[in-house]
Amino acid sequence: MKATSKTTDTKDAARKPARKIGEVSRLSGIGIEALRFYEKQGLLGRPARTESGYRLYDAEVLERLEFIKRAQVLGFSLAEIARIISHKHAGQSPCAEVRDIVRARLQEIDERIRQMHRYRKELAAALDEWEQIGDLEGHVCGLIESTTIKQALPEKRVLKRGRR
Amino acid sequence: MKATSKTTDTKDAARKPARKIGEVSRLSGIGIEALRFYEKQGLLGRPARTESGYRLYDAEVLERLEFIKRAQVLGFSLAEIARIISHKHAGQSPCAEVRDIVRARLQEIDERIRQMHRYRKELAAALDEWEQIGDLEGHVCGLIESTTIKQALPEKRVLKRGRR
DNA sequence: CTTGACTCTGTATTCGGCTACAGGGTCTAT
DNA sequence: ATAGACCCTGTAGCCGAATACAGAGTCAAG
Repeated sequence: MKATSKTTDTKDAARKPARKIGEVSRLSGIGIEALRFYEKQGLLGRPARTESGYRLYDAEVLERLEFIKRAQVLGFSLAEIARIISHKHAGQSPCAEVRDIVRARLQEIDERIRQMHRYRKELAAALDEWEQIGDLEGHVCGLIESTTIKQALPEKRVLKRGRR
Repeated sequence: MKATSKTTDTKDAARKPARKIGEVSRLSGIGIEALRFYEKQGLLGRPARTESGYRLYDAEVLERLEFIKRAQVLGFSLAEIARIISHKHAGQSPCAEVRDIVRARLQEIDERIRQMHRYRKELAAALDEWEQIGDLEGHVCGLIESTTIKQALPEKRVLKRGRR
């Protein structure tokens, strides 16, 4: 992957080259529109601008974007990430809050994992059983109808698949 | 809340009483609008109607709705559920297809669980470590920045929390 | 000096799974 | 005969996280 920075190849190194949005997009793998969107959502602050209004990002933005991506992967919403970042920028450490969020998230994850294990077990068991008995007449599908999954619909659609 | 069914109280029992949408909604816990929405999505077929156009559901609809709920919990999208149901109604057993879907879903779930375990472990480790070293100057938050979570962003937002 | 790549703002659209509302018609108890 | 509860259709909106597009301005190379 590592898109070697062609544009700013010269004698950069520790020069913190100001990058335009397209380059940042390429380097980060985040679409241009998404970058502007993040800015609107308060995730990126307002970058410097050229006279003509082009955004100029410094090198840090890439770290910031990595931060955002990681936080997303960890299950933070953009709003939460924005909150964390803005706390930081209000001068105070957001860490206490982050810690709280993280602890809550840990519990959620645990619960989620537990649920998924149940789903997985029940789904597998149902598939198994159902493969043995074959089709039942008059049922849409024994597989689903016969499952003992009742579990009071935990939170409705916890599984939520990613786009496929 | 519990609006005791006044309408069909008489001497029902095993009479398979035709139910109007409101009652079905109450009995199933699914909103009226959602029921009509499901119908539009092909999940419920077209129910009988009174002369004046009111939907009249038979008792089966409740099973059907349970089926739908369960399938949703198992991670099926409404579109998939609709497909399953319509295959059934096209005369053929949808089971082969369901089985395939289920098998694929099982693998997805496994992968998802694996991911979540990684997340969980890394998140916990980071929290731990970070609680020991405290705040780092110049960082938004060590917690997230210092995590070793790189894992190539599996599928983007797999965690997706339920509505909170 | 023109072409083409890039950028700007602002608005609209997508996806899934609903929920809400407007503006009617119907049914039943009083 | 009328209030009020119910039902109808059809359309619009919501959430989150983008993506797409229109119409305009900018910039560097040929």
